[in-house]
Amino acid sequence: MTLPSWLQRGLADLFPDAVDAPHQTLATRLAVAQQAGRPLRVKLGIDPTASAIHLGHTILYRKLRAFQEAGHTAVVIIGDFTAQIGDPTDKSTTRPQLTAEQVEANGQTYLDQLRPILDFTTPGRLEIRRNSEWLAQLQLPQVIGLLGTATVGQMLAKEDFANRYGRGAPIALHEFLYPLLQGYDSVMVKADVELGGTDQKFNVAMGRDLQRHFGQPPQFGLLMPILTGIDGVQKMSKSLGNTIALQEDPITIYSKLEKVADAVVDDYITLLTNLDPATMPQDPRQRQRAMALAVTASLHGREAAEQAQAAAATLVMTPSSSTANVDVPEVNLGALWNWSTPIPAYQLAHGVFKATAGLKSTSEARRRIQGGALRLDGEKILNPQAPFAKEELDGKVLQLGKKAFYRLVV
RNA sequence: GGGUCGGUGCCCGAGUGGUUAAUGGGGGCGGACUGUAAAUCCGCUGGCUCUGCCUACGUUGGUUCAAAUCCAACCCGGCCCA
Repeated sequence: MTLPSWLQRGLADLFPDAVDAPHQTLATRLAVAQQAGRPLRVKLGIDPTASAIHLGHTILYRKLRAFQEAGHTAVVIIGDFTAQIGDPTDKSTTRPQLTAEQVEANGQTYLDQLRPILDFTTPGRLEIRRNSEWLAQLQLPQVIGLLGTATVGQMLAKEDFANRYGRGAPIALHEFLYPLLQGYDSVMVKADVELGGTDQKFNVAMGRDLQRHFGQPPQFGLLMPILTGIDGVQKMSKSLGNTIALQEDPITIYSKLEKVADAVVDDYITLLTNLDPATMPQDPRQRQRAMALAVTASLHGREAAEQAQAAAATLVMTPSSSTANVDVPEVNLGALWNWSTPIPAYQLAHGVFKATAGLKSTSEARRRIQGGALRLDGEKILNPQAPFAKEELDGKVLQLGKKAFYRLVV
């Protein structure tokens, strides 16, 4: 028995997958479920400590969607309970304790962003649960029971723990509880399959152990690769600043994708689109553009993606030509200042780009301008103090570096 | 709890009383170049109402004209012992 191609696409790992025990394979479980007319329950946990989803996360949601399309039930678990405990591991970067309200808000924002990816409407295809439902009820004897199912040796076999232990970094005791609680989630939702990144192997395996412990058929672990960030080197992660977030506008998304390192273009095609790599252009530049277009389209639709591609080409390739009919996001200057006096260039750049392009301070704005990063309708502005009145800015495109553009509107 | 070593900017890591906003490397960002890539070269990399002012070397207080550097207490971590 073989697995359908939609399921195999991009897979990093699937376990158990014993060739000598065919009755224990996912293909068998799929077949049995189909015969019984029962959809599989496919679990995916999300951590609501932050609210922005980036492309790396979407790999898992896309796979989850594929299961939905095949008629199975997606069980999305919002880890609201675990998020509130917080992770005190890295004391230097004291992570603020999240309140129940913040966690709930994050979870909600998360779900909103998932709307274009998951099927929220077909009955029986999506189940959203919060793990506080059952974790908040646990009594100490039950917790001790959970702890009793694993050993310190097992925990120290986990790569992350092993590394930290090995180099003398602190490991808080309750961190050992996280894999157990995540595994317990699998028990509570009776998962047939758990999706996760390859870094989740240990936790997913723990779920199998616990399900067996509680007399359930153990889930299958289906692991997807961790997406490499746009730098082409490290994993995509907000803290590394190499992400593309779903909330970004189409031009920004397209521009970033178009600049992604060559080494990862094929990974992006496999993991973020449904295209057949064999049919894509062979020329590296064309292949990259085709990938960027397809991924942007998957998030914002074909039309918006094509507009973004055209806009990016005009803005970057012919920076001083007319920008009049290029479609870029607008920013309303009237909302930022009252314009009783002209605004110096550094204030202008800071005000326009602080939210989106990471211009964190006016000092940084000054530096970037002095470094030649700021253009107005293609003209470099090098003097941070250069004053601008709103009349002379109306309708022009302000550009910072090669990835951030706004049309100024009064 | 005892002993011991340690806590510096995004990260690593110099610096043991005075040109120290703090050497160097990594990472990041920008410019040139290019395929909007890579490689290479150059610049930037605490904040502000910026020829100046403010805040910074675990925390608080102290010594001193002057402290990341000396003293005290406290907080946090590694290792050894319990």
